[in-house]
Amino acid sequence: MPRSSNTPTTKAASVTLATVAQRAGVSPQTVSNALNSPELLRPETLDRVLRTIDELGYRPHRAAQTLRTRSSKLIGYGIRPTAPGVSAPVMDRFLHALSQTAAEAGYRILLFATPPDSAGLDGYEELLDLHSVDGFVLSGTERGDRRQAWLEKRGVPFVAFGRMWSGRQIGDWVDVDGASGTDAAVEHLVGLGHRRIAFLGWPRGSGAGDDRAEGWQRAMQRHGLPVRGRRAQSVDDIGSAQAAVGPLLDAGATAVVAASDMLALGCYHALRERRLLPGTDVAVVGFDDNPMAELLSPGLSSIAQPLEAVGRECVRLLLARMSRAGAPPERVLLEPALVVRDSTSASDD
Amino acid sequence: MPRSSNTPTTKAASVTLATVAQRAGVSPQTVSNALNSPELLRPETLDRVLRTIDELGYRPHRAAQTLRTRSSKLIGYGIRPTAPGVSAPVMDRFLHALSQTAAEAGYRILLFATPPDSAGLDGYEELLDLHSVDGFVLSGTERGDRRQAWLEKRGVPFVAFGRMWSGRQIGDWVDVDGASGTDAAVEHLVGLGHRRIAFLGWPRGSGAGDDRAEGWQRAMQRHGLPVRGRRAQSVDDIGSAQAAVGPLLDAGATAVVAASDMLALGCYHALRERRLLPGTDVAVVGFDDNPMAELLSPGLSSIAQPLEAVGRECVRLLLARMSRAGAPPERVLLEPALVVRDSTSASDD
DNA sequence: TAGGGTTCTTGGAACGCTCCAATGCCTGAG
DNA sequence: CTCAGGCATTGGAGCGTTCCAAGAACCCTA
Repeated sequence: MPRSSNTPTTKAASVTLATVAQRAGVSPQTVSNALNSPELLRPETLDRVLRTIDELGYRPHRAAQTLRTRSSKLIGYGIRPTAPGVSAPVMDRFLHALSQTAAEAGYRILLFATPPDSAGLDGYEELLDLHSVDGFVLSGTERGDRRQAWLEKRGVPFVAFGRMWSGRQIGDWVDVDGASGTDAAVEHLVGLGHRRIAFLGWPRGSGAGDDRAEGWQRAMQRHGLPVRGRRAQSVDDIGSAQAAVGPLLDAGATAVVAASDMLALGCYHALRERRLLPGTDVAVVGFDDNPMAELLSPGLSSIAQPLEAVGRECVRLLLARMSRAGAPPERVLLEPALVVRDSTSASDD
Repeated sequence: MPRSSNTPTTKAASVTLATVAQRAGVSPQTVSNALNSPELLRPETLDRVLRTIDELGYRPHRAAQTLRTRSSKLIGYGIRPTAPGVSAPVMDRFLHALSQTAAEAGYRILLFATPPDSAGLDGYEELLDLHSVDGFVLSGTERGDRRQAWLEKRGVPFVAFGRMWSGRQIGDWVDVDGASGTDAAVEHLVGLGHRRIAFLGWPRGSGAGDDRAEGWQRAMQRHGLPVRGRRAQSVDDIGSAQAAVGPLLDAGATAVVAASDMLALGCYHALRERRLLPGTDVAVVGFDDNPMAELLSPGLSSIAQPLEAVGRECVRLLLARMSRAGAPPERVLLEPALVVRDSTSASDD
């Protein structure tokens, strides 16, 4: 008994191309064409086939398509074990944007966990020839990261979230302009009347960290402000940060730009230790706009990364790369945005 | 020219079952058996085949397997748009555990974004017959969630992170015993000498919230402590929490158990407003152990959910469900752990 | 040595789709 | 009226795997 039409119901057992073809009175190939190359069909036929597809609730079987076309419409994304303290919420927003944008283009994100101890490339290889993923999105790129070279050698499309900080530039990437963020922070502080603006960064050698330091430095120099003696460094840990920022405060800094919210929080603690109030006595700016930033008191001004945009751009570049393989690499640098809160109120410098 | 053996090199173009079979001098079917039903082969043959597989670096093609077996070894996981402020880091740790455990069993996680506005079921349906996912992991379950019933009706294996708070219990789930957590918090506070212990919860009606309230209440009653006038409620927002907890503090509470870290933070603010110190003057306990908890000063005692364990259990239950379809549902309730920090130091009640 | 039961191995088909080449149909020119 | 030529559609094969049933080799017993 034919199912009642016009209801794109759940398919009973399995509606295949052949089912549709039979019902529409055409050959299976024609149904395939209706979906993949509609311009080949006479409008009349096309319409009839599409209507039948709709009636039967037909959906092409991805595994069969993959087997035939050698393309899975899957994008691999390796999640690394969360380094505690590092921006976990970051990944969440990013992943969502990634997944959503990919879905709009008919792609899905296939997750794979990089075991904590592995060199990391096995996982990629496995995903590649097991699941025939069409490409990868990399994140958490580091200095001396071997993944880009490895993927390029194999001719696998990929996009990295995070530029390459050393060596030859390989492949497409999307990144956030950290220097521009800290530059804007200095600009903001100068506008509030600050002149003795310190920078609390990570130890030199981390790409992102040096980038953020550079933005502070150039903005300072642009305003003719001295940078000597106004800079300290600490690992991304609250205790160390608290200790490291001390000398800067004691040397009379009225504002601190930090390379991360964690470091900024170290400043808060160092200030409390000295019976000073963040925002009132000394301005503080963080980086990453961790959700906690707005919960602190006073709320921490911070530089927010446009994670949704990064996710979208990653997918866009990846799709572009997949469609025209040999094209010159494309690189996108996105602007972060300074979110002003109470930790940078008017200066009483 | 035969490739140099004993090096599980990357496969040249595509090594298939047939390649291996020819090289090992057996039929394709025998190679398949070597992998799927090794007990059928004579040890000698098995060994030879396996060695050949190794030499050639052969990997079965998942799409072909999926097409034939109708099982993709894929587990679907729908990520919802992150409600800001809500436990984003939660998802990160959970996802990682999920992905890792699944990988160990030869499964992978296929992400799909639930568009913010959708009813939510289309995505599941699509994943189901497009990618032939073998099952789903649900999270962010809500009162009146229709997903469980929908999936069960279709006979699709699934596991939910979060029990069903209303209606008929459907399917397997893994959840964290919130009541046990708040109970333990009260126990801890009583041990420190507190007697006037208040509870700051969410508005009634949310399953998890009521559960957490109940743990506080039963522990109070067990110790013969009054609960009347010691309870307030607020939406999960820092300002509202601050306002809501005021009367409790003014009524002389010496400790507050909050249903979330956000609410606990509201307490911090309310205390500062009254020139009281959290931890010293009034003890505060949060829930979820958000990374920010240990960054606050004083560090916020909080109840940590065992997210890694939840992830592992979800996979375990799902695999079990897939293997023996009709079995009675299995439900796992995991114990959270109270993490003690400076916000609950010795009482000076 | 023949028979019967194991144990191991094989050939053929099928999963649902898309590629390729070839067919039928129609129109317009010779 | 016939035939070239373009367009719409079709048939057949094959992607790599596993299922099914049947075949070959083997060992033991009569």
